[in-house]
Order: sequence, then structure tokens, then C-alpha cells
Amino acid sequence: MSTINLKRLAEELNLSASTVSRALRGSHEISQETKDRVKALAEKLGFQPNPHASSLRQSKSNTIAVVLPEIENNFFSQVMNGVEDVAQKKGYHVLIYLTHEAFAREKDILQVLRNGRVDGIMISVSNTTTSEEHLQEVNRSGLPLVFFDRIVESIDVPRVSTDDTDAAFKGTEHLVEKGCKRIALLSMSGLLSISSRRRNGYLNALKKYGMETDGLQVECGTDDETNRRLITALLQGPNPPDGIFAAVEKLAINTYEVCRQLGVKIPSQLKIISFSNLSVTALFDPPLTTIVQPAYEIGKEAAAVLFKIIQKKTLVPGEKKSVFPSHIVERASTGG
Amino acid sequence: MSTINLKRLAEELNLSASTVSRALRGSHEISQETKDRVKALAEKLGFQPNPHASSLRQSKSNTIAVVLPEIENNFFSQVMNGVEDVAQKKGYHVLIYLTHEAFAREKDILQVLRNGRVDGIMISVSNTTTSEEHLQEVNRSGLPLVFFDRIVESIDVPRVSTDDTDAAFKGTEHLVEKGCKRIALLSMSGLLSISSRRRNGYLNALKKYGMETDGLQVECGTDDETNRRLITALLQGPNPPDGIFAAVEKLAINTYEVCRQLGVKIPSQLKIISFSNLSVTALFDPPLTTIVQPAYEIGKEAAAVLFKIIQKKTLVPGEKKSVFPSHIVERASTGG
DNA sequence: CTGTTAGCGCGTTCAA
DNA sequence: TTGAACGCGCTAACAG
Repeated sequence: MSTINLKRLAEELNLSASTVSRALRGSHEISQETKDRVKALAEKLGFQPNPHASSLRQSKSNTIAVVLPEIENNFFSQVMNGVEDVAQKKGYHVLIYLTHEAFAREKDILQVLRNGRVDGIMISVSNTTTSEEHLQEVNRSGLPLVFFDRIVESIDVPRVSTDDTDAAFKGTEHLVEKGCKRIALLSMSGLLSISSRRRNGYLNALKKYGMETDGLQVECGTDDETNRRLITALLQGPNPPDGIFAAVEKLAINTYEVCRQLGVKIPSQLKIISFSNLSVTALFDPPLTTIVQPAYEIGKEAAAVLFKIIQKKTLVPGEKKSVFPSHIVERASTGG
Repeated sequence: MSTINLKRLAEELNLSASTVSRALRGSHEISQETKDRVKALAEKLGFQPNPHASSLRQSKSNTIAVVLPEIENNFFSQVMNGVEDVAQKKGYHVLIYLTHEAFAREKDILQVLRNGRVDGIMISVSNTTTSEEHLQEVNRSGLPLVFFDRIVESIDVPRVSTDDTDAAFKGTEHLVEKGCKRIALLSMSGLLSISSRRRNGYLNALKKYGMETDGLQVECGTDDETNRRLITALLQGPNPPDGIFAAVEKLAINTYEVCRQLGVKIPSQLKIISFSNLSVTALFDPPLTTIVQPAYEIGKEAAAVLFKIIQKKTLVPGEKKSVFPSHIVERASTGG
């Protein structure tokens, strides 16, 4: 850490610390000449005000926290990218916290953050989160909070998400249009609203086309081995599906693995569509049809909204609840 | 931010602030009874000491910075994962900064970090970094610094990397063993030591087997379109390669795209191996043989070394320069 | 074992 | 236009 501070800078210049402080912050009550002199020396010595002193004095950290389930997932890393871009432009710093989908960890993290370390929090909740008390407490404390992607419906906080119900509907419909008669849903177990929204989209579509769903909804978990067993059972059952709608990328991958093992041909025997932000799905065998979420934009928007709240600007209604459209990238896995 | 502080807590308990502070930090000079009483109330009120005041007083932020070229890359997100795990266990916070491979941004970030905001920095340098002055300055300032993956050889700072030369040698040799006679190298342009180490491994292997390299070394850049043109030219040239060694994942992907477009068959006409930490390369058409770096371990080790330096523990020689082995995952892209 | 005092470095009074 | 004094909240040195 640089041992140079305001006081030393002031001594060098034969000025008081307060004058130097004001000059550096561009105060209008300092003569241009002094400002120039101060800034020149500060630049020369590479002076940077001590952020802790500054934060303490101003009750403002210039830092935000991003709380994520995981980072080894293209969706979340794209979000981080968007967040970091906006933050860097605003001169903000970004703390990253990973919950690894563990409720206890999420609680701990939010607890620790309720002390002025950050000016605001962005969170995508873990899929094992069963209570919202920890989130309510943050909210009650007045610390700006924004949800993205995995939102908690019942908490009145700005949220940035995608049109999951609609996208799932269209994705399922896409399979119908491609001739599927029995479409299965692979989803992650848990209470996430995002899961139920995607399920609803799937159910709505099947209802519209009068198609069956019995025995076609499979709840998966975090363990690949277990998931592959479940999918194997589904495909080897008495009445197997001819189409699969995977609510998350991971499950499409498990499906590909199972199909390869069982010798099930995609798309002739089974068509697959999945939510995924992985661009290399284009190189899969066969290329995977995906529903792509605008992750980078979600990160940017969530950060932008958070900064607006931090700066106490009033949000327009669209910013309290912004919904970005996903889009389908059609590839061979749902081809003729 | 919680409006409750040490002083208020002390008043409630009829104790002095310093006693409360000591009690909360488990000082041995406080009676067990007082400790219990203090901790109970602190817990009840959800008291968290103000981190800025604490950091200011102790000249210690309990925060580290990770500076990365990008996060939308499995290697770096796995590293982040490792770092975050270690940091969370140590009670440290992690700031993330992305350079997007821009030298100017890297300089700015390091400049801003030289003021006590963090207790240490981990960095993987950008591929456009042409000077080391900004890194030397950090190092001279005494702020703990650790390089990972993309290291700067000439700066005497602990580093965590992989056996790139050796891995590239083995990767190239793998192509030779699979029958390739003309092996091309696709690498990223720039001054990164990691690039030259991988190139050296390639060259050593070809030398060992007395194979030609003329016209087979292609320097690529960040633009996919340009890279595909370069690769197309290589494959359509008078004397095309029958094997490709891609120094980074991105270039293997560009190669797959070009091969698909040109109708070049992998592996019969062209075999490919690439550095990559993307597990879904197993689902590529054909599955891609990869050289996998232990990214998570690199992140953990780099963080662990950084914490050791921060705590002024002396490093054993192996920690000043730790080298992790990569391993080849053989798949169909280099198959018979 | 506990309290008093002082100061980390800054930004903001209030005074000149 | 500038300076002196104060306090943000915490912890460490120094009493007792």
C-alpha cells in the first residue's frame, strides 16, 4: 500500500489537507491554479486516496456484490461480464460470491454483507433456498438489492429475468411442429420460480396441442450419474418420448450421453431442445437446438438498475421488473 | 447498512467499546462471562463490525483481487471457483476485474489497486500486455502479487502455471503417434510466455521426429472471421496439414467450423488436438481430443500461496514456482 | 480483567 | 479561496 496520504501531499504543497482533498475532488471553491498544482503532484506521486478511510467517512463503499450459484456456467459468466462492464464504467468494484447452490452458504454470505461492505447486492438465488428470511432481512435493512434470473417472486425488489414461460412454451411448440407426439420435460428439482415457469410453458404448450404429459415429467438433481439413470429409465420405458425439452443445459448434456450409450439416434428417434448459453452446442453431434438467454444484457441491466437504486434515482416501472426475450437457435437436434 | 455500532452495543451492555471489541474477537484477556454476554447481544442484534473502520484501523482489507482477461472461458471460471473456495474458507472477500485482453485496462486496474483496497492480487496477464512497468510497480510497492497461468517470467513473483512446454510436446507427439506427417500449429499472436512455451513444445516434438514446420505455423488473433480465413487458407493451400495442434480452445473451434464448411473429415483427413477445459468437447462431432489443465487446482494453489505471502509466512521453494501437470483426454478427433 | 485515550485517513463542517 | 477542527467506527497502547 502506498504510504503517501493527503497529509503528506498537503505538506509538500504547503497547503492544508482539506484543500488538497477538495482540489482532488474538483470542488468549485478552489482556484484553478491550486487544483492544477495539486492534481499534478498527485499524479506524479501516484496518489490514491485510501478507500477505507473514504468509505468510512462517506458511508459508501463504491463496491457491489454479485451472489451466484456457480461461475462454471456460461450463463452466469456472461452475466458477470455484463455486470463488470457496467461497474467498471461507473468506477465501481465488484465482489463475487459463489453459493454452490447451498442455502446455508447463501445465508452466510448475505449475513456478512449486511454491514456496509457493499452499496448493493445482485443475487441469483440457489436452488436449495427454502426460506426467504435472509433476503427479506437484507431488503428491510435498506441495502439495495436486485434479483436476476432466479428471482424470488414474493419479495418486492427489482428483478431482471427472461420470458421463461413464453420461451419454454415456444421451445415445446417447436418440438410439436417438428412432429413430436410425446414430449418429455427434464427439469431440476427445487422451488425455484424459474423452474415452475419453464414447466408451465411446457405444460401450456402440451395442453394447447392436447398432448399427454403422464410419466413424461422427470425431476433431476445435481448428480450426473443419477440423472443419467433417470433419463435411461425414461427412454427405455414402455412408452418412451420422441422429444425432450431440457430446462437446463446440464440435462441436455446428460441426455446426449445417455443417447450415445443406448444408441438412440438424435433427431430421428428423439428430438432435443434445451435452454443453454453455450455457443459450442453448434459443434455437438448433432448440433443442439437451444433457447438462448441474453445473459450479458441481463447482467448489464441488473447492474444498471442496482446503480440507479444506489443513487436513489426513481425507477420507471419497466426497470422494476424487466423481462428480456430469449430466442431459439434451431439446429439439427430438432431437425427433420 | 446496520446503524448499530460498537459504541451502542457497549452502552447497552454497560461496557466500554474496547471491551466489546475484544470480546467479539475472542481476546484471551476477557472473562468468559463477558464474552458470552457480548456475543449473545451482538448475535441478537445482528451486529457486524463496520469493515471500513476495521480495515482503516488495521491496514488490512481481508480482500484480494483477481485480475483476469475474461470470464467466459471455462479455464478462467474454474480458476475463479478455486480461488473463491479458498478465500471463503479464510474469511476473505474476492474482487474480480476483467481486462478483456486490453493492456490499458490492465494498467488502470492495477493502478487503482495500489492503495490498500486489497491485501493481495492474483493476475493472469492480458495478451496485449507489452510492458511490465505496471506489474513491477505493484511488486515494488510491497503489495503481495501472484501470477497464474499467464505469467511474466522476468518478474520475481510467485507463479502458478502448468507444464505447457511438456504438454504441448506430448500433444504434438500424440498426433505423430496417430500417424500425422504434417502437423500445423495454431496459436494466438502476442508476447505471452505461455504462447512461446506451447510453441516450443510443438517445435521440440517436430524436431524430434524430423518433421517439417515451414508454412505450418499460423498466428491467429481475436477475430473469429479472420481466424477462419487463415485456417481455410492453410487447409486449402498446396501442401495442407494432416494434423492440427491448437494452442487454445477457440482456435480448435474455428477449425471445426472451417472443416464443416469445407467438408474436411475429422479425423480421417485431419486430426485435431487442443488445449481446452471444456468438458462438453466430448459431445463434439467428432469428440475433440483435449489437453486439460487443472484449472480449479491452479486457482486454489494461487490463492493459497497469496494468503501465505499476505500472512508473511515463508514460502517453500516449490510454492514460489508451482507447476501443475496437464493431461490429455484422448477422443475421436485424433482417432484412427 | 476492563476502561481511557488516541489515531488510522479522509471529507465535511465552521470559521476566517 | 483556504485552514482548523472534528468525527466516521474501530482497535491498539497504555493505564489501572
